[in-house]
Amino acid sequence: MSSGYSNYCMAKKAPLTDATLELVARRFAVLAEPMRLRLVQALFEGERSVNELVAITGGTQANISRHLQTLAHSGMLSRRKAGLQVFYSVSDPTLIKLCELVCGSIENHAQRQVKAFGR
Amino acid sequence: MSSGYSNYCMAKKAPLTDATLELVARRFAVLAEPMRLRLVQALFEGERSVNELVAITGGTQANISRHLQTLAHSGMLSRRKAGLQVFYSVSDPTLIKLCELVCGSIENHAQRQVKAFGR
DNA sequence: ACTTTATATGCGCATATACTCATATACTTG
DNA sequence: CAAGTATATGAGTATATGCGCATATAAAGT
Repeated sequence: MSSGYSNYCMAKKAPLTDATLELVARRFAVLAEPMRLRLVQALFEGERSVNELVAITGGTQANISRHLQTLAHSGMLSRRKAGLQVFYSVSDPTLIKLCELVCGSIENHAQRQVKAFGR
Repeated sequence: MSSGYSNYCMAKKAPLTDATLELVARRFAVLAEPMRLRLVQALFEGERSVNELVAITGGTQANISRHLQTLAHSGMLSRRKAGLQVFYSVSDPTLIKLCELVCGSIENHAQRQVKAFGR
């Protein structure tokens, strides 16, 4: 039981180097902001321009632009310039699964809390 | 093409509420620290006491204890007290998949950068 | 009861980063 | 070239948080 899990990268024999852990942490940090999640959520429906995203999210233009930079820089979004406008779209296919997993995990945690409360 | 993805929770018709986005963000934030990832990685091999984790990670006792609190509070780890010692173990089965996904995503991103550099 | 051992926590500091405001840059049109 | 529009960015501020130090709490042994 204590021999643990079989796994591709995190639980392999060789532990991840400091630099790799830093990269993984940074990637998680990108998704650790509600506004960026809101943007990602909006972009799951398809490509959007910055102004559209400003309208959808209700954020300021400067702030949205910065968040989009962060997301694009991390490789999660791709950028397409067309005239005056810049269109962003989801480029990382794992993004959805990631969000699904976390959502499910949260539900699970919440339900366990409810159960623990009930008895 | 722009009709987008089919999905359980993030890309559903109804957008997530602010409170839910906050929860998801917080969950990602828990994994956004290298030291916490190191702890999780160590715990993938099985249950460990705080002192063992201090030895494995090379961190200070106070710092490790705090990080373990954070991880346990979020529901990712579970806590078992036995005499003087406290044993932590991974309680969230999605943790590994989450880390796998991100690792794969990073590799992918890195490879794309290499390719873009090559031409 | 006192000491030792294992873990948790209050406090202060340093740093990171999200946000706003103003302005710069890039592109289009008259 | 001037004006207008869409996006990006520099500066300043406020908040959050990771870390170290010291200490508190809890459990076990003498």
